[in-house]
Amino acid sequence: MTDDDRVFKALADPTRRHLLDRLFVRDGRTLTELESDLEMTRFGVMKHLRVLEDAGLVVARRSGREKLHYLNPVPIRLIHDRWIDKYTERRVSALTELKKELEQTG
Amino acid sequence: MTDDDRVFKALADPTRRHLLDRLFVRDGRTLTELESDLEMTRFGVMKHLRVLEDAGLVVARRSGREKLHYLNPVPIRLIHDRWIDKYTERRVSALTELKKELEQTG
DNA sequence: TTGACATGTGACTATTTGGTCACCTATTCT
DNA sequence: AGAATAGGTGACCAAATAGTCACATGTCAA
Repeated sequence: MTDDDRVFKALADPTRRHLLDRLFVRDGRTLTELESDLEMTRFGVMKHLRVLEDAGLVVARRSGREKLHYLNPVPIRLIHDRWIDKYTERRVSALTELKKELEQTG
Repeated sequence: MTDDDRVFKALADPTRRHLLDRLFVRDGRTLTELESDLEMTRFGVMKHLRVLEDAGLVVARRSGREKLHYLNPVPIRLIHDRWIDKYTERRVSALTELKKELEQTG
């Protein structure tokens, strides 16, 4: 399994994306805290976090008996750069900004 | 199945990413042209292209008996914006640029 | 040191997904 | 018209994945 394969497979699951969403709002969370939000066994959540770690999307640091999880945005940026070059970036970025504004206004 | 689910599932397969890579270099390609590169039945490729279309990552236009495929970067940018805000973008972008330079030099 | 809490592990099952088959339709060119 | 070419379809099989279980380890705090 290649590195990028791990990243994309990790992102393919909605639970894992939800975990990233929560870490995006605020990271440094523990397993138990992340679990509280989900309709799933703690072990289920652990397996998902493990996948995210293996992909490098989440980095973790132990602190005593707790394990703190942090979001790592680098692999996400690499996905972006793989299919969006600098020239199209301006155009596309403007487009998505417009989309967001319209969604807020409407 | 939600929109974003379709996008991430579509990206989860290496063959489909390879198709996007080829369309990134030059798009407007036909099914047959895209097939030539792959160790797979034409129908296998068709199924993959179908998944990419359903996800909005590829848009297609018929021209006579040919179907031309184009890369749509918008969903990719939305992935980026989901987990990278404007403030971290500068930092992360600088980091990945450095990474690429180092890989070229070394 | 003892109880409570946070995290870690191997084996099993149901479902999803990637790939192939044989066969069909539509367009082009002579 | 008719041969060649580009694309499209439903049913099937093998492999990968999400989720659960019961049980084990390490750390804190009284």
